[in-house]
Amino acid sequence: MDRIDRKLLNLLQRDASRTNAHMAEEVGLSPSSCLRRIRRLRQVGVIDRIVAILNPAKAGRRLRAVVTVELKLHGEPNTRQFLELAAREEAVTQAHAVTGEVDAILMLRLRDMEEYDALCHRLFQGRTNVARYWTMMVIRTAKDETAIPLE
Amino acid sequence: MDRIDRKLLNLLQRDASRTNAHMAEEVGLSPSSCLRRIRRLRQVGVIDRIVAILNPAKAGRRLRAVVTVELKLHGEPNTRQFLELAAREEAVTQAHAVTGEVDAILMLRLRDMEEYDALCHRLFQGRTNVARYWTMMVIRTAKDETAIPLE
DNA sequence: CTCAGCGTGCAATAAAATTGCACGGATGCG
DNA sequence: CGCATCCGTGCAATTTTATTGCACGCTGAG
Repeated sequence: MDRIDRKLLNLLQRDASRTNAHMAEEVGLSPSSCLRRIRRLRQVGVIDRIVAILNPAKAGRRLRAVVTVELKLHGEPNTRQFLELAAREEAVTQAHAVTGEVDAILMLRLRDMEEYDALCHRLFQGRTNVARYWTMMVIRTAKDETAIPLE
Repeated sequence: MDRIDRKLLNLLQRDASRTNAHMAEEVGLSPSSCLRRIRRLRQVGVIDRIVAILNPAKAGRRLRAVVTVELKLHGEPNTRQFLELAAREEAVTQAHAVTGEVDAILMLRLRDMEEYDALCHRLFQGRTNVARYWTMMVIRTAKDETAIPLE
């Protein structure tokens, strides 16, 4: 992992749709060397995958929310069980166990409030292990990066 | 946006590195038609961009955290100013203004606690507009999707 | 029923990725 | 200090893939 690798990864994290020849030029390498480096980065797993990022509004998911969750029964097996339940929900894009005043945190992508309501019923009400939960609806997003900063 | 478009988008959201011919086969279309559909989806902006997703551990960012922030001065211009400050930080991957008990929420990708410490000093201490903040370190991630579910 | 419009498949063409090969700098060893 | 080895590189040939022009068929409107 030298300077050229990091440069390549930064390019790929912003736009992986460019041609190999184009990226080779950006980093000052021949197309073949560039290709071999990228292949190696995928091989060793630094690059996990290449994906398309959709426009949420145009994909019909305008609403975004963060929910912190306090469980009734804490501890490993209970937390795990809740997270697995949450992870099965389409609208849940991220599910984490966390330190702090709550046990878990969920990131949601919602079509509308109706979907939010239905999700709350399934995950937080009824016979679930949830003691309390706090919802923060996203008003405005100033930054939203999939890229991981490199040294 | 018909059933084939959604199928294509779902494929692309998981793996955009496949060849066009391969995806055409998956959705039951000829390569040319498939290509024209994908091009159209990019054209109209449903597909925002194609990016590489790195393995955080192998990229040297093992630590992940969520920070909720309460500001001293609330209201639009103050919130905006804080978010812009936060957005300039490399380690901040997401910065949102939210409803609820706090004003903003940040998602962090950290190398180590030293970086966390330094970030807190810059964003939360000194002459900033932050009244209080709560950090939730991610212990375990059960789900982490970039994909947006389609109808 | 007829016609226009749109999306499709096929085949040809253009572009891009991939590979084999030889060179050159860096490293380790005598 | 010189020599051999190894790794990454660039070039050119080859293979694979994307792209385009064109004609067909389905669908809906008149």
